Amino acid sequence: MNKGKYFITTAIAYTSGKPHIGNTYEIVLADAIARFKRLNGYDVLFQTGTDEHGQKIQLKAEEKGITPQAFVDDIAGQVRKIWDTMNTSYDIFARTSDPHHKEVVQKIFKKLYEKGDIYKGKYEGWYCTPCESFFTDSQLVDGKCPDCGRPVTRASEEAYFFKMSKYADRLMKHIEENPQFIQPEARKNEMVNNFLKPGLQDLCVSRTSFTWGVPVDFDPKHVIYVWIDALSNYITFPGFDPDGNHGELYSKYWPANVHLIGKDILRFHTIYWPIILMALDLPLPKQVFGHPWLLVGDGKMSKSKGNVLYADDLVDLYGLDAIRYYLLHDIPFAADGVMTHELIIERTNADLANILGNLVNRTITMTHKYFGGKIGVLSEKEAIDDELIQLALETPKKVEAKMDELKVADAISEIFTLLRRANKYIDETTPWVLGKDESKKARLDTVLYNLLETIRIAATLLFPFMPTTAEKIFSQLNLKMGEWESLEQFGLIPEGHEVGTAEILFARLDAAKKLEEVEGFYKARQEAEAPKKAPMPEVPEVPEIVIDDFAKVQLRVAKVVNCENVPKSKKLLRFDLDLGDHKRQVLSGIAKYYKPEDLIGHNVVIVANLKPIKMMGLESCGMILSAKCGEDDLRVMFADHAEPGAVLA
RNA sequence: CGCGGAGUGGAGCAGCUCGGUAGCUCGUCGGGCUCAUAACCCGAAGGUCGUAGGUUCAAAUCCUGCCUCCGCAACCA
Repeated sequence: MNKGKYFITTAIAYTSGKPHIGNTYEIVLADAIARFKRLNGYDVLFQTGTDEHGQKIQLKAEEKGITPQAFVDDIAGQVRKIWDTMNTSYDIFARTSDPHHKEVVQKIFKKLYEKGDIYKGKYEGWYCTPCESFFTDSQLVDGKCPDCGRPVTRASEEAYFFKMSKYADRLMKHIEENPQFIQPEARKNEMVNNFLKPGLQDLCVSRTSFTWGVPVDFDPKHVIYVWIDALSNYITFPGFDPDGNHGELYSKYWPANVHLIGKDILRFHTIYWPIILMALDLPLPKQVFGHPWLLVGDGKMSKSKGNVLYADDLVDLYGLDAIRYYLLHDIPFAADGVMTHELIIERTNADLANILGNLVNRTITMTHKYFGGKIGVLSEKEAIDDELIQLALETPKKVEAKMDELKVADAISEIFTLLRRANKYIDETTPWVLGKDESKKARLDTVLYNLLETIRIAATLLFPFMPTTAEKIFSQLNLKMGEWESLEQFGLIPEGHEVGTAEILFARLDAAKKLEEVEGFYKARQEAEAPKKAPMPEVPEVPEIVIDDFAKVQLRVAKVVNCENVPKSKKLLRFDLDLGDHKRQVLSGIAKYYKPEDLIGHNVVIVANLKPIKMMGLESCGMILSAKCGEDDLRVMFADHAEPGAVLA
């Protein structure tokens, strides 16, 4: 059965580093939806990829001393590897550094320019010459450069702008007439009230401050900024062509049914992107779904040092489908979810081992025990069977309804409700009692048959969420998984069918032991990485100086009279220092390495004649010297044997 | 007042849009059963729904103030 086409995309991952579990959540969510739609009879196109341009990447590549392309090749490879580890079934992996993508983006840009929707203008702001950076009023610190503290000048720079306001009314109308366009609903008002109603400003769509991007072909000094470059991936990769010679996939699948994105980039997908599409005279995506975030590590759980959770590590620790299950089932529809090792263990045990695994195991085992593995047919039906059969037949519809709303967690819950019902059915029918009575054989046969059929239906429904597990169950049933239609019938297993061998699907975890293992895992990880970091970070060569240069820096000893954390800051400590002849306040970003009480009473060395600067609203007059002893190791230079106020020379 | 989210039995959540017996999973306790991965099934205890007010016949649900926690941003001299 073909219900038509279904095009789903994820946001493309920014290639500035290895994606953590939060980034990975999105692709798994999209995969579950894509797989479900395929099962449900749709012709699915599933696209994901990486956003590879920008200043940040250019800088990171420079730091590593490699080309930006080499840098993004590496990260994109890592992203793809994790997507594959998670067993995600994407059809297109879109990389924005792809030459064809760039070419089309250039064409799009040019087309919009020729149409007059993009115009060349001036970007005005405060410019700091040494830093070569523009700042807005709000970014300035005391009217000075937030980076170096030097005065800034009013300056302007050429840039291209997109006339957003031209399409604002049309977009507003579209949003109002299509309530499903922005999901979940609560986000819609956020967008309308915060951005559309106050009036859209023209969007700056080019940059001249970096070069790693798609150049404007008719004005190569400019690079096309992320909006048009990255967002366009949704159409360039399927084969959109501004000249009208669209590729087959584009013609068939656009507009997308769903853009699945993090709620943080909703604005770009519900305002900028639709407007770009309007300017191109293209149909808009049917829905933009801003999923919640996955929060990791409230101190409780990741006391095991490693705060950042990576999907591949978690898969190593718990197995692929346990992690997929957790991500898909335990993250609420509209609110942010939490992931902890304790919770993963709990879910794995309670749902996967107990409810699902044990049901399959006991059913298959009984089939072997009582019938040598060969099952008959429904020969002796009883009223009690109906409830189970009815639920088994209703569940696919319930799952489908939930999935249509993208309520993946609820869809999974429906399947587990069926599995629970099956466990209860075993208790109600007591097969082990029937097994003792030769005259009850036919009834026992029916009971087991009903169970196997229920498992068949449940396993088919589980496939989109836990593909590997579903396959394992089918292998134990010794059946081939059917299509959606196979869920509409109860009684498909043929008479005399022989089931496969029972195997444990999910072993029960001993929570205490597992947590110990987890801790060990991260410890080993740390130790393995330690030697790599052991050699000090390379010391950059600096030009020789004369003593007069050194004399410009006044170093003095200061006593820490008081020290406290700066509220709301993770890194800053605030110091009251006594220099003998006066007192002063200094801020230092060493909260990660020292607690205030470790420092109070000690003498430290400071750069005394450093120009004061404000941080977090507090003034800092000077800089405390410390030695960087490695990536994550920093030690303050104590001078406890010297007098406060003494000058170093 | 930088932006945003959340406070519901021991834990994790649902319910709040459209006010009217507070629901689910886990855990705990008691019972049942033994096919199965100490699993499965039944039952029970446990909640002034953060707090102070307001609207109302009636508020977890609407309004206002406050408190607490969290994410983003910023900060790293």
